[in-house]
Amino acid sequence: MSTRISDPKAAMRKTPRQARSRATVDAIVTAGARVLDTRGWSGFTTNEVANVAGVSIGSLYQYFPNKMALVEAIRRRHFDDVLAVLRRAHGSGRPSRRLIGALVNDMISIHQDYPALHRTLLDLPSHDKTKSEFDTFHQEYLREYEAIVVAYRGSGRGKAAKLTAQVLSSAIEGVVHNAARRGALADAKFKRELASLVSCYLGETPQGNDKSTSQRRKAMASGASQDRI
Amino acid sequence: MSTRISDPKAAMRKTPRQARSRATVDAIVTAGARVLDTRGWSGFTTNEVANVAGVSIGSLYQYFPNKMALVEAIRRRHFDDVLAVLRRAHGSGRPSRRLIGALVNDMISIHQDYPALHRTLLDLPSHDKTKSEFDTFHQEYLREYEAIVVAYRGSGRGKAAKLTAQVLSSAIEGVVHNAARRGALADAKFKRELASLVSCYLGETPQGNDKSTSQRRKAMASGASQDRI
Amino acid sequence: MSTRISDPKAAMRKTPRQARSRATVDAIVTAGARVLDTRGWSGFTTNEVANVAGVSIGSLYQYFPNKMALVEAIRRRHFDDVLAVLRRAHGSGRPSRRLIGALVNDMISIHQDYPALHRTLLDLPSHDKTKSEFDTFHQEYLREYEAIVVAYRGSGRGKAAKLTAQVLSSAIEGVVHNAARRGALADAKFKRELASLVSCYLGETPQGNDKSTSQRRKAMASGASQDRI
Amino acid sequence: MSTRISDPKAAMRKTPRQARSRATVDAIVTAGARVLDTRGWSGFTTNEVANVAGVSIGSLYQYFPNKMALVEAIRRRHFDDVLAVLRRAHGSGRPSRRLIGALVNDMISIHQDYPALHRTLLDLPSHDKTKSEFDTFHQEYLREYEAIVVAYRGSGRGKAAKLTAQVLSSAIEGVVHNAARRGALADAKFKRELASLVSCYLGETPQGNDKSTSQRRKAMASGASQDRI
DNA sequence: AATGAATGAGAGTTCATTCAT
DNA sequence: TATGAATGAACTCTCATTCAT
Repeated sequence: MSTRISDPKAAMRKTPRQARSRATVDAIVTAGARVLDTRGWSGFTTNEVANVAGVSIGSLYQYFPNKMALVEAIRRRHFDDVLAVLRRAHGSGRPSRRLIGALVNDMISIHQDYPALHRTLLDLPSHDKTKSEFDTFHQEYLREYEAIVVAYRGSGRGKAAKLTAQVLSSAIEGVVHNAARRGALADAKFKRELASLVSCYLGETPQGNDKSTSQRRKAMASGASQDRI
Repeated sequence: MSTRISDPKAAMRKTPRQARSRATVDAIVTAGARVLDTRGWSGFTTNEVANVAGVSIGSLYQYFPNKMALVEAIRRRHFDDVLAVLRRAHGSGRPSRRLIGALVNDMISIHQDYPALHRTLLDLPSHDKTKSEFDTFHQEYLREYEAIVVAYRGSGRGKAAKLTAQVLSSAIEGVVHNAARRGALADAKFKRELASLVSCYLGETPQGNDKSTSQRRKAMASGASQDRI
Repeated sequence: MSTRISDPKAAMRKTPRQARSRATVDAIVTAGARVLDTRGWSGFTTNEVANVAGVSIGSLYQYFPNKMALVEAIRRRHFDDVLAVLRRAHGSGRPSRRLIGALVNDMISIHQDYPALHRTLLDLPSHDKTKSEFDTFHQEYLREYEAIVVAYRGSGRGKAAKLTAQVLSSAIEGVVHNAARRGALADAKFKRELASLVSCYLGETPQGNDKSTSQRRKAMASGASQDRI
Repeated sequence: MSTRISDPKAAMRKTPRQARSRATVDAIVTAGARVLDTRGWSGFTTNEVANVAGVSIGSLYQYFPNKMALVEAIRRRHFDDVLAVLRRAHGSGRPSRRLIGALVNDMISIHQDYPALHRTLLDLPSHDKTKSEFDTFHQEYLREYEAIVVAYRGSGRGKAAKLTAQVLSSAIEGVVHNAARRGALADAKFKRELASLVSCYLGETPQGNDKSTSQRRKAMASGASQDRI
């Protein structure tokens, strides 16, 4: 008679007050990220996470009402990191030629610690609340990419920039995730190649009108693809 | 060029000699692909597959010794389709400008029927035998992409073509899978944008020497991105 | 990721087709009644029920989507028996003097097999669907008691009969359940005493108007309380 | 007549010497009664009781060695209240006709505060020590009822009075608990009906010999059932 | 060959109880 | 003394797999 349908709204069952419990929560989330990264969804069991975190299963459930809530915490933390990288990439008026190298470098370094985590999180079986939270993240994510596109290209024109951001972000994701799978993230040649893809794509405009063409020429002439990375 | 990935007999408990048996096996694999596509790993249960296939769970196990063998069959069939598309893309001396449009079109159409299947299959928790099978497929897959790169670019120089193939294939995967997630595969603007990414990337060489630059200029001038797609 | 909130609407997950499975379902429900009777809610675990039934826990869940559904099945079966007894008690124009003895006898014999079951079922933690089902049963239960009151007293007057039925049924329940707890159900003196309580109560009308008073006198003169039981 | 059920020190880990401690213990027991009443056994968890009591779980276990001890304390307090009511009912030479009204009124008012508590406590899964304690209470409880029976009927004859007390007490319990479940405790018509049941039953003797019949007649004539309540 | 009933290891989750602070 | 973080046995439920029919 004790099965209770847990309330997924409560992201955390209990707010950790003491230093010890904050450390425990942190250990659990970190362990969760590790397990999700290395073992995937099928190996991501609450007992395994607790084991890796070095705490009891009871402690895990003292802070997370259910498995989903833990996943949310992992996701939130990871996505916050990703957004921070993107913000840094186009922030503070960096000369555009450095922008791509920085972006590529940062995206790669995010994946160094948990190579498969991002990809795995994208495959999360959709849950109502999860979905909307993810959408919120994803909109922000695209907005950041759009800002990068605009910062690089100059005056981005509305929809074009959105579409470009969509394609650019997913292309980078695809390439980085694939390299992560192969353990090739640290390879310098790989980095250069990815940067080359990005700079080439950003140097071109989809509709190919005069202005953009000249822009593109300029970008090439200025050697965007030869940016130090 | 037409390496058969693996011998299906190996993974099958029983070789279907009669037409009815072959039909049953086919129904099971098709149902499995559907379930994997729509429900993901968490919804992919042998009983559900049997249900969708309209056969009993006992029959499923008469042809597949375990769940993994079924997954392998699904994977083999799907990857064979993918390789067929790639072969078609660079085969029969097509003029290079059409090549990209065809490739993009075909990659998209592969994902129309089972939008999430390919991506899900990439997330297979690595299994010993599975892994080597997958590597075999992946090598072939990359070889095909390499052939496309060479066909488009002209004289591909060894490693550069390999690396380009790697990046190109994973970028396309990333973009297509992302569009599949959003249900945007059929969008014409999306197709154009992806083609634009590919042609831009293939029109440029990583090291940026004279030849490639001029090549790129030519490609642009000839309007590669305006290829009919 | 596999936690699914089961649908309590589905009383049974699977309709047993073969004779074997019908026997299994029956064994499970019987075992459940036994466990609930002897161990109460706190000892009523699905594994224990499966053990007592001599089947695996998996078999239990093949037929009952969750614990509640099993409880419902137990309840339905038990309450059907109770209603059958009540119907028998006032059916087929039995002379009213026999009625009470029969009622008491039957109510007691219902509790012989599972002395604590009825009482335990009354304490079921209320569940939405369960509640309405229970109400349905309880209305029918009261209707039967009302019919008995009317059959005994002659013309029952609306609300009075309802209230009398309510009090009578709960008094009998209380007495029988208490005796069951003490293991005194089989005691002949106890039976007589309960019959005495019932006949005394039914022999009297709450408002005490002329007609009912004379009726009561007649009932006493005819020796209702001396009915053989 | 005033048997103290058990020594509270025995079940308590620590005797509360100071006022604060006594207040804490009291708060815990009160909270426990409330939780048991409103949530039943399944909702009766030590953490919840501590929450409702406004103390930490650690404090609860400082005064009660385990859950059972807390239950015992709740039971002891509740049953002491019940016995007090019964004592009041037959004490101080009240005229017999008032006796029943007082008894019914008091039994109902006990259940007003915690409608389901008494019934829930009766369903306690039997524990060794608990059982004997309960028996002690129950003997006292029956003695009180017996005293009431004797006080009402005049000369009670040994066993008959015991049996009558048994049946009377359990009938009242059944009726009151049922009304409590339906939230009908405050209904005046219900009170009258219950009083009617009690007075009718007490106005009659179990064996139904000549004497008792005449006794019964007299009771009716004197209008026991029309006692003011 | 085909069916589907049966199995049981293992996953998610709860809660009585302990113990460091 | 009081707190609440931590523990882990036990419970509900799932699903890959077997086997009698």
